[in-house]
Amino acid sequence: MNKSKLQQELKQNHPFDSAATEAVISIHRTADRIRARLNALLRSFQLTTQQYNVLRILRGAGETGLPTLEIRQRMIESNPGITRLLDRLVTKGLVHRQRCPTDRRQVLCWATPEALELLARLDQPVVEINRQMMAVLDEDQQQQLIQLLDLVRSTVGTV
Amino acid sequence: MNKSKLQQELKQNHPFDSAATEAVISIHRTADRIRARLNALLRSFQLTTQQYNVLRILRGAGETGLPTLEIRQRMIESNPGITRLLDRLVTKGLVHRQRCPTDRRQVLCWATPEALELLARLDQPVVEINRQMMAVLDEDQQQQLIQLLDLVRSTVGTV
DNA sequence: GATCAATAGTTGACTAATCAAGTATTGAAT
DNA sequence: ATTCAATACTTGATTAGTCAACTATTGATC
Repeated sequence: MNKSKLQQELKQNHPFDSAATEAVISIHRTADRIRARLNALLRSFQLTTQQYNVLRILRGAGETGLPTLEIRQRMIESNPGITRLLDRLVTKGLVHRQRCPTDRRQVLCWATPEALELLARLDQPVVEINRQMMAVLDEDQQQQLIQLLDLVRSTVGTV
Repeated sequence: MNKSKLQQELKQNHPFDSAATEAVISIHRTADRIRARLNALLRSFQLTTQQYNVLRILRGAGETGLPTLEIRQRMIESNPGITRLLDRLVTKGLVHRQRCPTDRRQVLCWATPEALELLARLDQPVVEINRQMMAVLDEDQQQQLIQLLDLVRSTVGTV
């Protein structure tokens, strides 16, 4: 009886009940390993993956800035604690906040020049890590993976 | 210019620098959505995904139990706070702990009968959720996804 | 049998995430 | 003009995660 690779990794003796379950666990496990790798890099810059994600979103938004909850929506991983995450980035001098003049409910956020500098130093290493981690897959396989995951996400929300 | 689905989800205006980067972000985003779905179910049982994962591992280990750090190794997502995670499960009456008689450094852990009952009630719903979330993919595509992720994990550790 | 590195886990201090309940502002409908 | 629901956060209380330093035990070497 051949054990799947994932089964071996988790030292499980029972096979998965279905390919669906194995796929789900596989996605989690892979995401965790990838996150750990990025974390190792960001750690030397005193950033968490969430903080890094926010800064990249703000860089993308440019001069106009973004309201708090819009940032939350654009984040890769959902984050109910966005206000305090931004608090910490403000404390670090990486984010600037100001109440929106036209809609005073909103608080607009921008990446500071310091943040942009930090991001610039991270760009190449991050691209390189991603490239290395995906280097086992050829271009076709990478596209396949992206498409399969697109499909999965298209239904998860509706289930 | 066609934006990728992921780009649309994240409301990004710039294309990804490479398929590798899109694949990496895609994995994170998908894992997050799937975790949210499982969370919604576990929440009504007052369990976190990590706690649920530990209980399943202990159920799999059966009568012989498992030492603390062995549990950590088998977890889907790495967890440095395993001791306190177990503390909470002990408080809830779901885990029983005892120092190992043959190697007094180790602490063996077991799922309690209450935990086994709880897990039994969760089995069907969890299988069903996984099935539903992966139902957009046919059996071949599910196997493809599993294999692609296997490949990715096989290198991530070595990068 | 004494020393010493390795293993297994715990603890303390700190940071971060979660949830529910709250405030301020806006826009729409009387 | 006034009420009322909706939006956009913010706050407090609680729980969980992280990191480094520590204790206890074991196994190996001299």
